[in-house]
Amino acid sequence: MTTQSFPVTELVAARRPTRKDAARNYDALLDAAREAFAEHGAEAALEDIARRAGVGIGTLYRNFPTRRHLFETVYADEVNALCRLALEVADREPWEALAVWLDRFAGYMVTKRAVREALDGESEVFAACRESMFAAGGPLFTRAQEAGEVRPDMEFGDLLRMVSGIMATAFEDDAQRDRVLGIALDGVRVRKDPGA
Amino acid sequence: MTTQSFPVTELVAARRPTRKDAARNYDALLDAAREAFAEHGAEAALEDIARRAGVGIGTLYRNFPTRRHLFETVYADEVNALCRLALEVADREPWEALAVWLDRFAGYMVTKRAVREALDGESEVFAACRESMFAAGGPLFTRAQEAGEVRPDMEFGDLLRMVSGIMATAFEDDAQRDRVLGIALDGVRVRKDPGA
DNA sequence: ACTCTACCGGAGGCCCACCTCCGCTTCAAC
DNA sequence: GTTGAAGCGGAGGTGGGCCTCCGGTAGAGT
Repeated sequence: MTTQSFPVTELVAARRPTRKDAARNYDALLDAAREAFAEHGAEAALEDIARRAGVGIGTLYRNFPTRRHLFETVYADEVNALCRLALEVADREPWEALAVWLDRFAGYMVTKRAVREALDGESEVFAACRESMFAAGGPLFTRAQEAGEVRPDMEFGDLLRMVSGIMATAFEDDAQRDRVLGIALDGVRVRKDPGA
Repeated sequence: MTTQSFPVTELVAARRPTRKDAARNYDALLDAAREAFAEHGAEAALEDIARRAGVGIGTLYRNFPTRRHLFETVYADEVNALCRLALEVADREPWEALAVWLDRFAGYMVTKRAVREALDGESEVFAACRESMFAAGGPLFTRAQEAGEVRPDMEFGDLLRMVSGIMATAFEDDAQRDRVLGIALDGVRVRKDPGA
């Protein structure tokens, strides 16, 4: 199970160059893009990203011919990390495993909102990411549901959208964000009889 | 109470021109802007908005010197409608009144997301809108909370952000959106003892 | 009907981000 | 060390949205 692979796996890093300087630039660009997208949203200027990465604009375009390529690569990278996490938490208690995974999922969503939005729907990489996310997190959800911890009239997709919606919103502070997320998750859990 | 006024009231419509043709253009621009923002987000081209409204770009700039003016006016308009609704539902059952109001609130948020985002924080009109929203919806919330329908460890601001976050997300269909919103609101309500 | 004033429209200049292109540089294989 | 292929970078052309400005037009008061 530790060697399970997800649809995203092959799509990402496939084009990372092999020459040393080129690989370094590629990584620097990806980091700069992640940062810029988190900061300025999807309209971050590509020239600024190149500048942050300390490379010329030409190098950016060679690695990522279009803005979309950059989005997709940044996004797929994150999804990959989420998939790995899902495997790591698989042996914990049903609800706890799901909660830990969701927590990390929520964290990613904060900064990735812009990228997600820009990709929405029209990208096959995005579709693969979606698939991977379901392959990775779905089992955690199903297990929690079968253990009677999650209300039966809910689907995994519902949960992901609920969490990402809440995380995408601007809150006064992290405490409020956590509070709201917690309240919403209370709606997700099965209501145990107080007497039990 | 029916004549209660909210902070937004004076800000909006204050600059609507009096001459007949000018007023017509003003309204057409506002409608076009609402539509364009809902469709293309905050970066909708101003020239396109003018075109939709059937007026010249000069007319747009005369009425709304900056993009921000347009945002603010469109947004304040919606908030106004929400304030009016709050007064109308005030005599229903506590939870029902809140739920009806939230439902409308949610509807507005779907299309107003982009505008909200663009204004966030840095605008005094936005602050006034916020204030009005609290003045209008807050009492509904407090009443439901005092009636024991809403969990006590929650604030009105938490609820607004929760709902707007969920509504801002893209769902597969309206049914899924409603389902998720319903689940989240289940977390908001007090858990009644099953025996009661 | 007449005037005068407020308002209209869009041509055109400005600016900024996008993207291409090519002479120079660096890597790595031999 | 040599060499050629892969990679680098940024100058500059292009496109499109932003906003100003002013000659023409249409409402409102008399």
